[in-house]
Amino acid sequence: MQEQAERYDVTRYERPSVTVDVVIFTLIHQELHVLLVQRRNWPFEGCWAIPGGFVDMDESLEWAARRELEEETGVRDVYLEQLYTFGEVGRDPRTRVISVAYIALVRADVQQIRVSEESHAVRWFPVRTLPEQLAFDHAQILAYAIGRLRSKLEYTTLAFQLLPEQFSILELKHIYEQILGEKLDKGNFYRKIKEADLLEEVHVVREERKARGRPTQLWRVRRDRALEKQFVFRWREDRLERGG
Amino acid sequence: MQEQAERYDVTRYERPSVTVDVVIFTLIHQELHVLLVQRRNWPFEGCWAIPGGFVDMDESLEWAARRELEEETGVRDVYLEQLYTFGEVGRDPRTRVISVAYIALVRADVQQIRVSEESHAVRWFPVRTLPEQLAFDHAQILAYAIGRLRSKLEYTTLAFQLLPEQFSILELKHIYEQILGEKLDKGNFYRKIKEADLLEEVHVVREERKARGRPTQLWRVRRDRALEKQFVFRWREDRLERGG
DNA sequence: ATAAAATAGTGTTATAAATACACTAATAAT
DNA sequence: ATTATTAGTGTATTTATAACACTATTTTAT
Repeated sequence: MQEQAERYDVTRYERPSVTVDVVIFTLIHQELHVLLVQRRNWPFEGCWAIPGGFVDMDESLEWAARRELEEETGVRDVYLEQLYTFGEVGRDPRTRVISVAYIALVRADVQQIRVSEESHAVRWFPVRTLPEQLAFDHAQILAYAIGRLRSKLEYTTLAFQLLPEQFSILELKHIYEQILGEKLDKGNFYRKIKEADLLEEVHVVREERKARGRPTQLWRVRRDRALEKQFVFRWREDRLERGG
Repeated sequence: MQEQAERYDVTRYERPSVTVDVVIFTLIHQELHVLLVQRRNWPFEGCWAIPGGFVDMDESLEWAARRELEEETGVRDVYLEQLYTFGEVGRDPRTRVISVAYIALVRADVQQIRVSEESHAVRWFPVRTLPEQLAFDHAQILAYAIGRLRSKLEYTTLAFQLLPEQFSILELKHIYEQILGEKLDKGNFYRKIKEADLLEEVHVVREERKARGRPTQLWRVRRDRALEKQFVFRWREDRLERGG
């Protein structure tokens, strides 16, 4: 690659711009949502778009993504992974733009912290009911992000990143059922999650009480293991997308 | 992302350069090789590097990758997939360079067509015995590419892209062993591949005869199934890398 | 004709993982 | 005491993977 750098005078040639786009997911009422911003200028004025911005000369791609994320949500220290780089020629009518897309997962209990801090419109959309038209090629990016998320949920601890700091095993099971679209066996799920040994007990009981029943046992992710260890929920199913 | 484009005068700000790097794999003597080019200038003069070059304003990323590939090997119409985008600030000492890395798989029977066409040194290296020092962060890119290839091998038909048009089951098994780095059971492999039902028999016998033994049964990939159907070779193993 | 070499498989068992479902236990409100 | 609720455990069945012994076919060399 850099092989050719000597032949070019970097300042003389017109070159593509680089942006990062961050597809920010969270759970609201146990349902997967994504953050979109509404455009106020040409092109795609009024359309909803994935938040993003130009990469500065002195920041890495991931740093740029974290900066964007914090600008939009005020949230730091979240799960972030690179999704794909979109570089078709005509994707932005103004100029040649290459976008490095990232996925961010924001915890259910912190997702409401800011959102919509500046003057422009920012909203969480359920992934089931997205706006019918998105700006640029953002519908494609979003579809790709959702596919990646869905497939990775099955063989990583990604789902934990979406849950609040403290949660019960049955809540975790509920997330899996939501995303996989099928009922799971309670006993087997307990065993699976215990065997993985990724959680630690929280001894404080949840304050909001139900009418009856044994109190909910809360757990939190063990910091030392959550990211390095895999939680493979299912081997069996076909998975066509595979985070290629 | 493009949200901020209006605020910037694109010509006035210094911005990162974008290159594509193409990690080109092939099989030579049943062993996985990768194509590297030797640098003739500072920095990393004399070091081997992954071939690549700048993205032109009027070509997509994939097109740029295909162009690089053809320049280096003379080969077209090969399997190509985006690997990852590397964008750390200091990775090129000359200027800020963001590299979109691709993986290309070149069939064993066409890989020798050109290579080393221009004056500069180009060589296939076995992935087991790579140069000890590569230019830039190319060792990291290469390691990532090999990891991706290895993990995708287990749940896709990718390996078939490396084989010649016609091949025997044992040759296919050999590829799997090469890339996975372990011996596989012959009987189980036969069963697995037959069960997948992705191959069709080739009735022409291979012309070059061995000293002894039953003639090699050749197969080819069934066009109607190869890409759509998955060939899941193994479920069980831990796979840390997982394609992005 | 027979032996050796190579490919192309099949059969069988052992181990491990996933699944289904019955069952026990604890706790708090009623 | 009863009941609803969470939180598990026990166990048998099914399925997948792995290990390895075994048979069969076709060719060349002797």
